[in-house]
Amino acid sequence: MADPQAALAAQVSTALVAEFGSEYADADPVIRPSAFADFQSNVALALAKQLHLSPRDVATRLAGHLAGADLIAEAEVSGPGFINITLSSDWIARAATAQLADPRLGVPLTTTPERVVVDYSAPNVAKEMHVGHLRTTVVGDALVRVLEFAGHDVIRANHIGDWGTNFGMLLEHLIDIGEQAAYAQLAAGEINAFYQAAKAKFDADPAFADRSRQRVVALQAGDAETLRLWQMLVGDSRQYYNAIYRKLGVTLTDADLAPESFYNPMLAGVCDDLERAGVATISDGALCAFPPGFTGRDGQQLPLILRKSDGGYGYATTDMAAIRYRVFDLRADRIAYVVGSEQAQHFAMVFAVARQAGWLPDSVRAEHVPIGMVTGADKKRFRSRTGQSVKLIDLVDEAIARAEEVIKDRYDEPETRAQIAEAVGIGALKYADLSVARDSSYVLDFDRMLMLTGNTGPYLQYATARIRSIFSRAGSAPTDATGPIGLTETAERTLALRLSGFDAAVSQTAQTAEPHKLATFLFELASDFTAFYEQCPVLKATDPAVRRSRLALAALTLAVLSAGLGLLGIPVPDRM
RNA sequence: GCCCCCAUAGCUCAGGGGAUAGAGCAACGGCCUCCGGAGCCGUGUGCGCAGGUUCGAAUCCUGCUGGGGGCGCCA
Repeated sequence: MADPQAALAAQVSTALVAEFGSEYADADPVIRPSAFADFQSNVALALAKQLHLSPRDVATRLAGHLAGADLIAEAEVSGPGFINITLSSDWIARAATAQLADPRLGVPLTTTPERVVVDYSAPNVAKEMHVGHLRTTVVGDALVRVLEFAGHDVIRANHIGDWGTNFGMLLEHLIDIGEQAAYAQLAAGEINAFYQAAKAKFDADPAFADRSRQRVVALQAGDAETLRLWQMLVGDSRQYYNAIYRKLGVTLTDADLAPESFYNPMLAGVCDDLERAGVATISDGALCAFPPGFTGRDGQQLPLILRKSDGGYGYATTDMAAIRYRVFDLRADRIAYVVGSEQAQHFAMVFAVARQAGWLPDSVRAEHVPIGMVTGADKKRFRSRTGQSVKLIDLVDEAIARAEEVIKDRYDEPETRAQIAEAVGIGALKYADLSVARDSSYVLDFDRMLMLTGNTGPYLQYATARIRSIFSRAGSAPTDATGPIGLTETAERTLALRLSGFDAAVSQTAQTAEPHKLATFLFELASDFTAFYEQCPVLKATDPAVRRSRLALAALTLAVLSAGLGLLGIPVPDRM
């Protein structure tokens, strides 16, 4: 077992059973990192009362069993009943050597693989991708990478907005200005202008609005010419956001599209089935479900509107269709919606109605992974100086341009410089997003995210570049370093112990859908490496065994950092 | 009016019911003829307020204050 925390938990459980009986086999051993040792177990404090013993007595009896284990050097009772545990350095060294030899770097495939649908990004056709799409895209993409690496069967679902009443006005506008002109405008990235012109006409011109509504009917009826124009609009948008995904290094492709239009044929059936099951009823002419526990203004029950009084369908219906499809057709064990936190209530209602309808069995875990807002320095929604929402592509380009500014003195060759600037800029932008808890809003600050010290993407990228530099000086490849790793200096031991936590960091991130846990681990790893690098000469070590060991530690650090950054979707340039 | 989220150091943020609440940045003071100074070491300041549960609360519960978001036919 490579993960020391899990190994310790097993040891303490064994001790509990040996000392107090098999009924304690499933008790949480309460292993925590400790400021006083490598780890501590607080289990004695938790169980003392039910054992009718003092916490210190419980701790002392457990410590007696722990002392013999090969991974434990010392188990000491301290304070009111903490068991402070120091691991055997030999054990850590062996674990590190094995981790380096393991292609999976000590992260075993999960023993309980699940089919996980991750719903993220979700841009709208013929609408600009803006700052608001950044976090769902970046967080969702990190999650799918982590879940796949952990051994789950992941289905990416990009729930793009390609259907609905808006398309009436968009298509009419497209016809008005002509296909060529529309195509040229959209290809030039002037999507906002196109959308706003359509909206302006819709609001100002009743005849246009009328034609738009008829166009919606024609679209839903499958009119061939209308569909052809609609497909052109959709195709243009796909190209547009695929280009952004490529630039950002996001893994979404056309194969992952799960557009609203896909669910359209299911919507009538969804409504019928929910009505027949008694989950939905007609209210004010609309078909609504009223899940218990949701009230709005006037204390009235909040409706989930499934079919509008005009017969049309809204996004709630699509979400109901999607959940049923994902549970019964895709056979999902877990569905994660990486969507803005402002939709928390909507998803709570969708899940509640799905449960009422029997579409969401207890065996399936549906979760809203809430994404907080990106704000400016004023803590308000991030906007341009003119108050417009900022185009995502502009944000990406600015990050790259600023990164180039930061690194420009280091590279003369323009192409190399541009490549590194792109990796650094995008890495900085994505890492800034991934390193804070995803449900809290955060302040987007280019200067801060591009700093080369501190908890930033560039700092982590730099750490990998510096390790590579050691090997290029040594004239060997990191993959040639095999150890064995031996630990004598404190900094070596600290680094190796940190490295052994990679497994736990990955599995926690997969479990909680919180990429910042992995980001925090990588930052701490890079910091530990820096301390090691400072205190323990690698190439200048006189003892060949020490040099081999330190090279192996450096190689393992490089491998874990690169893999970890890769799981977050952060590019890792060879040089910086 | 009802519901949800948030409030931790000057700033940006971590913190799995456990001991003296951490990190980065900024500030100040030191170190290093050293594998990449994009460095290392040190110093100071803090859990919005009031109760409660618990052996033990930043963490769980209640109330209050302040901020953000949501609340019938947009998504």
